[in-house]
Amino acid sequence: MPEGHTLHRLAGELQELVGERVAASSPQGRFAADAVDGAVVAGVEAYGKHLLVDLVDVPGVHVHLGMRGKLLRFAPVTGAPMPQVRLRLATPDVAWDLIAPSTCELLDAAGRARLLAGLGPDPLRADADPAEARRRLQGFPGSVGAALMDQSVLAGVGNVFRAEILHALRIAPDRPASRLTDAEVDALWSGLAAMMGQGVADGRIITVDVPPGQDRADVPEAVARRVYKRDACADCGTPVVTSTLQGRTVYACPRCQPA
DNA sequence: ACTGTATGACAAG
DNA sequence: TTGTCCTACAGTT
Repeated sequence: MPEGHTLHRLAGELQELVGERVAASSPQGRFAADAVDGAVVAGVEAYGKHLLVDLVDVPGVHVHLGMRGKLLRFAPVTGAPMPQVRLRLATPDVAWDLIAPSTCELLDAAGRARLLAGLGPDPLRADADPAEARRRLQGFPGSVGAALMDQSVLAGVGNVFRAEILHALRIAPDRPASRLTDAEVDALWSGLAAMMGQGVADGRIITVDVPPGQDRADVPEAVARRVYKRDACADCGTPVVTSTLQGRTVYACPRCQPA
């Protein structure tokens, strides 16, 4: 489920490679792993949906999972990677296999700067500027639903978080972003920071209330969200309305989020 | 064993 | 707006 929370969680897990010399290989052959094979990992960071593995003395690796990408961890290392693995980064103790990413490329300092320049503030990053987020949201020339999906407005929000945060704040997706009140914009930022942060902690997106004592890991996927991919709104039971915006399905409750 | 669909983003037309 | 990447899984046959 690669929205921003997935990448930030992975970045946290990949800290185990920092300071380690890693063997790099590309069984699938579509990444020039020789260029980074044997390098020492200097740091791993997530910016929005992008993952940056910085290496000592050589360009870093830029990964974007796209819609289908996955990073799988094997510890101990049980054997050779599957043939479709784009990139394996491995130490003697652990292997990380990248499957089906939309991007896996070398990225030097200039490329990194160019990438980050195209991203809006990331609610999951401590160094993000909420005031900049407000400016970019209210300056967006379209609906708030479109704004939230634009990574140059906010980085890391995807289709699930869009649906759930707008529902949580009772904002209809087709409201013009320029007409959001200051209070709504601030609530979007802080609400996303909280919701996405919970996503990092859970390793998936759960927006329904979970009774104390119940393990969040036990919440079935089909009822983990309030409107996303639901037939009926989890809050009021009203049938969820779907529409299509720029090729993506938008979910909203017409009662909780009136136009 | 198939078919349809998906959390993303880009290029082409 | 559509096609593409070309995996994984849920649902259907």
